[in-house]
Amino acid sequence: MQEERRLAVLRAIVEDYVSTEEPVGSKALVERHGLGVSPATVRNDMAVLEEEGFITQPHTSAGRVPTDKGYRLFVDRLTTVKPMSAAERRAIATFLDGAVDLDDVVGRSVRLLSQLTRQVAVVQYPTLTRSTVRHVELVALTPSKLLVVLILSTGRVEQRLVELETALTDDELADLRQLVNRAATGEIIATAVTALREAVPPVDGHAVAAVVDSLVEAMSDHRSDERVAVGGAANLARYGDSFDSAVRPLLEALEEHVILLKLLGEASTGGAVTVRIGHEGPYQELASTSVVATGYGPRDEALATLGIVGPTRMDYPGTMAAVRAVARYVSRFLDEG
Amino acid sequence: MQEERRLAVLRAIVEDYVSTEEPVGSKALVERHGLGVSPATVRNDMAVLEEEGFITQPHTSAGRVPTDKGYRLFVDRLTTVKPMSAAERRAIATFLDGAVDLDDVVGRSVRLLSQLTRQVAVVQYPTLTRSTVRHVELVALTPSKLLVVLILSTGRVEQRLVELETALTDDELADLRQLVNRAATGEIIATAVTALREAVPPVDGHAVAAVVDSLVEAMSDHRSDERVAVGGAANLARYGDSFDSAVRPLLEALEEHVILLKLLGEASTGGAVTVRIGHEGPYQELASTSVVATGYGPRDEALATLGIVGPTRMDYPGTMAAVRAVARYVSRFLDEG
DNA sequence: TCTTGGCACTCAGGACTTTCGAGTGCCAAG
DNA sequence: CTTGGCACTCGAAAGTCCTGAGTGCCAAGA
Repeated sequence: MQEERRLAVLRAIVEDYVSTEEPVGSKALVERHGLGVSPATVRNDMAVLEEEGFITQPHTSAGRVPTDKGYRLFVDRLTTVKPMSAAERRAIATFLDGAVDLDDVVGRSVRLLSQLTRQVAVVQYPTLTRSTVRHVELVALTPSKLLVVLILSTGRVEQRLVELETALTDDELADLRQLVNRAATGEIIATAVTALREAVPPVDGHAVAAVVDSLVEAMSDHRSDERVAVGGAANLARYGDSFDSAVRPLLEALEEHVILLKLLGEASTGGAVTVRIGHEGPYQELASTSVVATGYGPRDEALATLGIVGPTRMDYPGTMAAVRAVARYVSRFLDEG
Repeated sequence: MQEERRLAVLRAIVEDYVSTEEPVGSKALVERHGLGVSPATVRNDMAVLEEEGFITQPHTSAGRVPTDKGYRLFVDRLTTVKPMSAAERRAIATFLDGAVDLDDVVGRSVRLLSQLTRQVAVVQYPTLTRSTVRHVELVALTPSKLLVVLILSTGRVEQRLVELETALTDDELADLRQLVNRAATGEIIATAVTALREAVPPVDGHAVAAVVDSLVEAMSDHRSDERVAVGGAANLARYGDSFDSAVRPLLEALEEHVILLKLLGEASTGGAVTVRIGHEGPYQELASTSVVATGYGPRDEALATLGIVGPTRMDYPGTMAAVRAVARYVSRFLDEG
């Protein structure tokens, strides 16, 4: 009951902060959203939310601002992807219509996506060289240290060392080896990633999750020679404040396509739109940016990924909807071609 | 005599302002450059220079800053392109060495140029207009689906997909391939088009006609899809001040390749390095940016242009030297390839 | 005629202070 | 658990003062 309202407060804070770009206080909150309670009550809720780490205040006696953790909760539980309007769909369709070749499709997609979201859009070119997974080997160096070896059909081998929090028995190891191989062997990289993610429910801290993570990472490393298209960099001009801290590293990342691929790569699960918020990624410098991405490809095979990069303070529902919609249309387009 | 010193003063102002990024006053000027006269004398000269529109003061009682007209004079009369050092030359050579194809050459050039100048670099892909047809390849994807590949002497490749109304046998395909290549190979685009048209009488609906149509389209389309590569956008972060007024429009221009082509296009005279300063171009929004560009291509034919875009307050001699050097090396590289 | 030292004047920018008000935390009563 | 009241905090905006780099002009000197 109070719990529910507290979440409503968090949602309201996120929405307000995203639209106004200013810390939001208790009074403004009850006015702009019909919360039906007094500011004092909201303040109590805020205190709890801050205690739990979902919001923070830039300085004493200013409004509250969502933390990365707050955005995460918002994205995971407080929002459903709202469908695009019919007009928007038509716009997407006509925008992509008339594309003559693959380059053109990618080019149009990246422009479309950046215009819809008013963010920097990134579209990975569909993989043409489809190397497949030949075998995954797991070697226990010590009970809690695992060597993960990924062998690809091209003959290339990637290795990763994984530290486990809990030790694995030989039997468990064998099971895991079988599970992983069954999911990945014979698949092209992109689908292997999806299959792994699906086969292994992400349980935090569990050994299996750690292994899968390292595998996925090794796979996305392997794709480093793939190409990406970037568009909408002009939207960076809207960042306004926090220029040096946010825009500069982002501009650099945009030129380093390898980094972009990694950012997107984390998100290549099929179907759903993945969101990486702020510090959640491996790049310190991009702590104040989020990535919204999803896989795309004909017949729901995730051949490649597309998405946007923007400030953590962004309109997640709208952005996610746009990313999903574009991915769908591009996929359908590739299906027909 | 005094005229001469006045120009020396202008040169000193430009050099100081470029390096310090701050308005320069009479006292600092005589100290940093051995002008051999008193500040008062310099002030008199400055008054004249301001009268003539070469410099201006941001506000009363601050130092002077060069105007566009001042930069223009500086570039035209007060500077000679200083040669690159041997080390720099070697760096350029090794940087470009090992490029595998045209895309690679362009990609390396744009990175090289942006790193040398610490500005945003723009490299136009060699134009089709003057290039000749090296080879035409026809690949049957299905009996009625044909991939037409046009390979040009510049290394550029154009592809078109052709749907045939009537299927072709392998023999017919071989014949057609030979026919087309005999007509077009070695010819300049323009003559290749006519040769093809003559060699293949246009019979409506026939497969051969469809193939030729797509070839001709690929060849004559060149105007619309002249491509450019952009690099070093991260250098925009150094703009610091004047963010909204300068960076935003520039970011927008960088996405609009047509605009970039126009900017470069003005500069495609052979040999010399062309400089457009501030307002001199057609784009109001880019009034505080300059373009330094030159043509490049094998055997001094200007196949395309390359250059950089940066703030009017830039190191013109160094930048011009870098642009010229890169253009030379790329040209030589294309010559050998 | 050009150069130079002297001198009064200007004014942006930094340092400092004051004020204002949005917003908070806490408490006692409902 | 909610709410009104109240004292408190502190960043941002506005105001004030001051400094010093830099100027323009003038009269004397070369």
